[in-house]
Amino acid sequence: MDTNVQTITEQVSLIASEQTWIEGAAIQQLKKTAELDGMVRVAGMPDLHPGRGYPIGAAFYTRDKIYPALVGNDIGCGMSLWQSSLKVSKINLDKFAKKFARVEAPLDDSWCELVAERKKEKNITNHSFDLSLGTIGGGNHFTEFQAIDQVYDTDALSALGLDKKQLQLLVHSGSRGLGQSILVEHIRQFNHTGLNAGSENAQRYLQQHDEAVRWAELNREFIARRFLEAGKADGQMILDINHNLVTAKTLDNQNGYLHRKGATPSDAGYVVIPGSRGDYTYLVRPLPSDKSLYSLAHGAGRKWRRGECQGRLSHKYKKDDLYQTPLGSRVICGNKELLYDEAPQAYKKCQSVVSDMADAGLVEVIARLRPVLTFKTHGDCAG
DNA sequence: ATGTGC
Repeated sequence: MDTNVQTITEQVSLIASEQTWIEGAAIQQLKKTAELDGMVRVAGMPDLHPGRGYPIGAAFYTRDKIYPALVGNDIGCGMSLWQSSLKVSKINLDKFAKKFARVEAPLDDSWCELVAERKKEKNITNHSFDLSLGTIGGGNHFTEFQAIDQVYDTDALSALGLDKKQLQLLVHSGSRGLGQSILVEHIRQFNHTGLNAGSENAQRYLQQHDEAVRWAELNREFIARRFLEAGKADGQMILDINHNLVTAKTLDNQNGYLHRKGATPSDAGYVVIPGSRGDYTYLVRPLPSDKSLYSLAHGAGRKWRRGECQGRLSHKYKKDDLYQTPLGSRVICGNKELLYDEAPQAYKKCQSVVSDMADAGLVEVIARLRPVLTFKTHGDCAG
């Protein structure tokens, strides 16, 4: 018996302990998705929650079919961890928080040369969404400064070049309007029907998809660079991992396609599993395994649906109560909806999600990071 | 999720 690997049906498995709460609707979506033509196996992660038709926090393995709708609109969305040159001990939160007034506008002319150079290096030929490059976007996207709070594997931390004294920067964003435009065009032409692998249409989608993945990577890079510049710091990228994408993958000596929707690859080196803005982020070493379709949770996972959070929180918490967290961190969020929808209370405890995976033999925890400053948006009251 | 809907 595999610990924390639940068998829902012959095709569908769920990585979670019996104690981990997962919404029934998400399990139903998982089972429904397993019925798609060409679907071989489906694996839910411990952060599984309902999405629009398809669940979030899951990996889907197909043979002969590609489903753009399973990847969704935010193609290439992921997490990027940078180490800044700033010392945690030197940070004055009041002063520091004021430095990020101009990080939401399109990148100004001073970035023009570097943008052109990096786009060329990453073979990005699409220019329609240049104004969004270097911007976080909405929803659950964020930029967060963090401090390494606990170290469980000193050697691994050093091997990654991480120094406990330095302030870290975590960026969660994706391909913005570019990924959206690719999905919208696909749905217009084919609705939710899968594409035949190897067909001209599939090849065209994959080509657009791959460019959106590279665009999303570059977006996170420029978000990190502009936040570092605003904070008067340097920095270097430690890791970058995509959790919304489809890739070719050989399983059981057969070729197929692994779709990940809010599922972090476990076959691409070290990754971070971020908690909500009031919770810890975990740096882990994935142990690649077929039982989770080479995937992991991409975060703590929603407990409450978007839109229902304000109603559940507003009687108990005033807006001002949500600008700081029990871990001592600050939140910059000028948008009322996002303030409530992304509140820590709306998410599960990240520790439980990570221990579900650790007990399943899918990860080893390297370090724990605590939030220092979470940036969402200045919203209407910018400045 | 969305150079975001009425």
